[in-house]
Amino acid sequence: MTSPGDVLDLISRGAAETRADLVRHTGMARSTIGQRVDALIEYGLVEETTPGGSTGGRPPRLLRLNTRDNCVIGVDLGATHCRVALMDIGGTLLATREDPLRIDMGPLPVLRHIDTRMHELLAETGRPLATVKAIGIGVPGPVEFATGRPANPPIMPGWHDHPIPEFFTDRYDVEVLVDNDVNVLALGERRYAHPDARHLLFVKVGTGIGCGIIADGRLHRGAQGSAGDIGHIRVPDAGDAQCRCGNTGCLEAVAGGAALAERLTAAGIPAEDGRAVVDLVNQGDPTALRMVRDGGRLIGDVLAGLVNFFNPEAIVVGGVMAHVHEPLLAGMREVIYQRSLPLATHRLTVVPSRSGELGGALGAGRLAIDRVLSPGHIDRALAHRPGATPSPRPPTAAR
Amino acid sequence: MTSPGDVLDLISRGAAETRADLVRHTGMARSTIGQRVDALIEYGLVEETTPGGSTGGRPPRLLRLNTRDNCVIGVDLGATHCRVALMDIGGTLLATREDPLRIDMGPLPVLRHIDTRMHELLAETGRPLATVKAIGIGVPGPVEFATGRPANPPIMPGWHDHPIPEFFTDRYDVEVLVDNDVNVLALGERRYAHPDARHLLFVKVGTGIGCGIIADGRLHRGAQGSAGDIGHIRVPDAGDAQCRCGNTGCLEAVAGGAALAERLTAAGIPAEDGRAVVDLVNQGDPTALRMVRDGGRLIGDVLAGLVNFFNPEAIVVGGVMAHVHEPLLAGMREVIYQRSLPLATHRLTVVPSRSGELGGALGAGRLAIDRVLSPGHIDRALAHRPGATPSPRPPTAAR
DNA sequence: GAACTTATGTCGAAGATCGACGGAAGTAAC
DNA sequence: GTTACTTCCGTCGATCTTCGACATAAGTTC
Repeated sequence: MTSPGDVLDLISRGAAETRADLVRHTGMARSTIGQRVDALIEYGLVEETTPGGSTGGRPPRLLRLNTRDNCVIGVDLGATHCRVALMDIGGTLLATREDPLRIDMGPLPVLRHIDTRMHELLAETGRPLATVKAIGIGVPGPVEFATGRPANPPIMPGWHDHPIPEFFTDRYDVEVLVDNDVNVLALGERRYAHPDARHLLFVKVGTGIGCGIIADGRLHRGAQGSAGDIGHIRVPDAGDAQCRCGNTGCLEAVAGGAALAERLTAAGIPAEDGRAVVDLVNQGDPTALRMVRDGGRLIGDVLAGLVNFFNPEAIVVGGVMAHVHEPLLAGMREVIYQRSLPLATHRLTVVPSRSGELGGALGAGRLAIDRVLSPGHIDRALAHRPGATPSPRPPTAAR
Repeated sequence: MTSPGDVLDLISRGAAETRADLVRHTGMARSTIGQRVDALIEYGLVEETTPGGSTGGRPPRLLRLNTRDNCVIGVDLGATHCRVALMDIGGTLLATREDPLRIDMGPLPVLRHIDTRMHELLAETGRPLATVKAIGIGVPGPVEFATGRPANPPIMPGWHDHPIPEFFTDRYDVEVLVDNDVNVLALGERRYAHPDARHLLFVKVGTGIGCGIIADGRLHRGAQGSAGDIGHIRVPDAGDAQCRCGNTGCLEAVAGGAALAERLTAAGIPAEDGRAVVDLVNQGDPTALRMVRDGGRLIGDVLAGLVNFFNPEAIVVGGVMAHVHEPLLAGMREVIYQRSLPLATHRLTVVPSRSGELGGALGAGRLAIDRVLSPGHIDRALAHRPGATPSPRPPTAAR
């Protein structure tokens, strides 16, 4: 009923620190728990620390994830930057490095860059390569998650159908997970800031606008993996603004960072991109401020509909434009709470992302950690480990 | 690794008809499969039929669900009608009955009516009461699914927080599941018409407009159980039509059956409600036809956004207005395929519901069947059945 | 330091699962 | 019609898993 993986899950979530805790949570026999814990320790994912404080009896032997011998790499690939983070499987950031890097150089130079950085970070922190159990990568475009291949990504020329995982699995004994950057952000935000949220939307407002969807605690990728593409939803008050997608009135065309910069420039205040708009707001420019707030209202209009449809308990806003989250979220909240149904907004929270610049890399690392710690993964690893069942069936094979 | 419930699942889905099939599908030992099947037969959910045709060797003993001794009740409650259906656990409709019934009479008269009809249907088909294993009920309002209590339903006065399941569980040994009518329709449609669809939207266009969401094969109910309420999403071209919810520009206020009837009446063609509009279209009235098509476009506008967001593989349209699905779906498709992203519409199908008038009751019955056949349910039932573990622990209890 | 509390390891018994064996029940060929 | 072959299924002992009871460890409280 309860597998070794579930035991690990309780330990990793901090729900159980001792064998006795595990017994209480799982209802399994002490002996069974002891055996499972031994297996996990032998396998190297769990370790014992110093005895804990007594509560009137023998002090328990505290258990925790073996963060010394198990780490992951999280990679955040953007159009023009690459951040690589080394994390242990407890989710602690050990070292990170960001470089400008044009993703349109194509797969091989970019992947080699990641490989180099990974080795540097390992060397810095004195961790052997073999401690890297998985690599998570967030990319700015649609990906077929199961195979880790980008699917006609508009801003990643040369990457279509490139088998990203193979680059690493051919060289090292690791698992590699590739996903859309917004999905990765949603995953990270949920883990680090909203661990109890079962239904969450992560809205990234950068040059474009995208959305990561967590439904019932798991990422919703949709039938073709294109779910969350809210940037091209038509907005009621958008007028006929032309969008790069060919349609008019898209959310992205009126409320994305690039659109705001254009409009600001047209209004006589030169702004190159979303970041420039952010800077202007921070400098107190009233026109930029109003524009960001209006953009928030437009995004809020779309989100109000999605709140009715999806009924999330939290909306988290990230991306470059969230650096000025006061006006942005004010505009969004204003429309959402007015337009959505009371039942749906009753316990809804609309908050800025807490993960900052590191969000993408941390989320990608979390994707990798989740894989390493997933019950199914552990059960398989433990079942196939040498010595488990010393192959008592040569007779079958012989005949 | 594979539980008795999984064995039942394979049988109920038609994926395995013989013990040998089960061995091939599960990879388990013949002896284990035999033991599990015996347990399921003894428990009464599975039975053996006549030997099947030989394929060159001993003919297999065919297995199937024991539909004779296991049935469920599906109930479709509307504002002014009540349909009760008796189905076996294979999903076959055995008998059904519809009556006009005002749901605003309050819980007790309505539930007593259902109880009476249930007994009549059982008598008609000669099935004992004890063969009813579960009851599924779809109601026209929001429900807290876990407890089966309506949550401030607007058109069900007196039902708020009423514990519907208790009415039946106090009298009989059954499980009772209560859900929103649109959710129930979505569930039924998926099972009967789109068994392979993992992500599906069921759009009900009646007096109002609602949507049942199937995400990754399971119903998405959202944080407060209000997911799918798309009737009050703002539509770009809706103008300032006043909606009963207090806002303006809601989809329901411009494209629902009631709204179409009003507008048709205002145009000089009297129509009392959505059904009257349908009748007019069927009589060839060009104004009504145009209005339905325009309504389809408006709904399509909202759905185009949801397709981008959710990326379903199928949209199924039901409800009264779907009786004239040619113009309705034409309008919807026109906008969806124009506005949504190519990747998301590539394999998207937009089709009318196939379940007709019986859809609600069949879906509610399916909800009940799914519970009866759910792996977890079976595993528990088999573990607790008398004789499984003949209580080998009097010593513990004695001390 | 005796009594009590809490935590953990050990061990035999019961249960679950497996592979091997053999019998059952057809078809195909002579 | 009898022999060979194929497929299906039940039985049985061996093995692995899980459990509960017992024993032990290591603290606190008085």
